[in-house]
Amino acid sequence: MLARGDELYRDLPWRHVDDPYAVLVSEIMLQQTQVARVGRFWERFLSAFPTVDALASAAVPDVLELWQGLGYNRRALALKRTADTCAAEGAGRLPETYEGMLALPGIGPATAAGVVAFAYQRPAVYLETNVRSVFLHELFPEEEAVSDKVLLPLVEAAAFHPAAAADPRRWYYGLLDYGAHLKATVPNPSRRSAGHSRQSAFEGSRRQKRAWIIRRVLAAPEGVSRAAVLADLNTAELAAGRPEVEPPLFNSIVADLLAEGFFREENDTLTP
DNA sequence: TTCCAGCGGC
DNA sequence: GCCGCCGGAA
Repeated sequence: MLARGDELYRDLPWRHVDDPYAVLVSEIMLQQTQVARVGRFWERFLSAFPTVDALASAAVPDVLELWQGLGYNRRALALKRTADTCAAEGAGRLPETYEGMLALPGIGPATAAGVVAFAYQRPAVYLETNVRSVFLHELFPEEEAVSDKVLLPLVEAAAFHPAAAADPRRWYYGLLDYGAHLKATVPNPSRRSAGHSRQSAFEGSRRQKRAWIIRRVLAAPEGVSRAAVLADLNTAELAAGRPEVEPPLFNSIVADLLAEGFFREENDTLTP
């Protein structure tokens, strides 16, 4: 496996750093986002916000602005909140343990394990789509609907085996690169994961409107009225050949965005 | 069309 | 457990 990993090695920019913050930013950006898209976003983001303290000191709209085009805007808010917490309570340093990382917003089991393995160079159970593909392909070539409950102990046993634990970074680089290679050569093994499900269409979806509204408000630093946002949204919807958005749906989306902290409202004006 | 170094809320 | 979340490359 290690030899196969070396053979398929991908020289990605975040593989040249061991700063936990820089690694965390890469892990967050790579959540459900393909490697090819992340590269330039990662470099731009770290240039603008090179440290936890820099990100904590930044304004939310500036962070969201740099995130546009990457997708899943929630991740940017969660990352910002994680930086705020670590700046205030951790002297600008991320937690050093898996459990500590897991307690922070936007950081789940995979991301916490990724930071532990790639930044701290300690063994961790890092089960994400490429690792899942490798285990399904190698150990369950015929089975359908294999659950992570079955895979987790296997990944754990492998990761904590001395051969892997001696160099967790190299071990997981190999798994990731082999998994990525598999997807280019055989039908996606992860389709045989029990949790695998197809995503709903983006075109015309609620989340497409969400993203549009976020961009519209970000473009109005001085604020913009709800009515103006709705009118502009409907102009865009009609231009795209879609029906107008009814006010209840629009208000529901705006309520979500306000609650999640994407922008604020002052007497009917939405302000980033 | 399919998928992507997942997470959080329910 | 199930669903919503973003956007574009292939």
